Amino acid sequence: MENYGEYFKALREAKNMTLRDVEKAADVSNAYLSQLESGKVKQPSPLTLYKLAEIYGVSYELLMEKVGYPIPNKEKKKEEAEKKSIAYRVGTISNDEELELLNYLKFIRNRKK
Amino acid sequence: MENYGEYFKALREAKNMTLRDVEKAADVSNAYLSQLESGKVKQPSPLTLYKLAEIYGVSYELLMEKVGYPIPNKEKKKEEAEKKSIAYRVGTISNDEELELLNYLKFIRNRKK
DNA sequence: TTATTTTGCTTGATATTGCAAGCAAAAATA
DNA sequence: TATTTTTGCTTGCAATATCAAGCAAAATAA
Repeated sequence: MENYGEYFKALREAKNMTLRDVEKAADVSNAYLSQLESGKVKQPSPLTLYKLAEIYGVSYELLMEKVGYPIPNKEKKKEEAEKKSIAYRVGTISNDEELELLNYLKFIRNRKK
Repeated sequence: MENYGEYFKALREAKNMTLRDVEKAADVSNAYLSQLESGKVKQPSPLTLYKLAEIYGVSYELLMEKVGYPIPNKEKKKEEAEKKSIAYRVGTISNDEELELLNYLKFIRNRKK
């Protein structure tokens, strides 16, 4: 995102907080927050983003993405999503159910020969 | 991790790469890499960590953790790991197998009543 | 062995993070 | 209305990230 300063400002105003409110909550100076919101900051540290994410109720990863940091597993997330798809479609599975499924899978895998 | 410099050095040596090899591959100066490995760097940028992770074949998140950055979803990751556990234990599943498993699950879930 | 290249490292230099202190306009209080 | 407080902002300042240039030891080639 090019001008993410406005975005941070919007987040803060959505929470009806002043720069000094956030300063206290996040332990980040109002001076720096002001600079951040007016686009004078390039790459705020992950820790700063983490604290702001908590306060503003958005995900840490989202803020990482906004400021242009690489975010973990952007690729792998999809592979994992595929692998997980069975589990997700199936919902929560009890231990007993899992055991039966594994046995059944073994069965169908041996069935052919 | 306190002294993660040695860790980066070990990663590089494990790949039998010189500082200048990594410099070329990651587009990070050998000067900086040397400082990183001798503990003179506190918080290398996420982008730098990302590039090194790729080259050294470790996860971006691991390196983030090593240098002390907060890492995303430290909680959720475990829930996900649990949900994924079935899929992982089962290995890759073909579409046919999945269909059969889902049907079988429906069967065992209706069996009781 | 001598010359060349490679390698790790140090040393300024520049850019950026994040802060403390302070300032002026706006808001709240007296 | 006059005074106090709040709020957003600017401005140095110290610390850090990162680099280009260069240097000396080690490795390689001649």
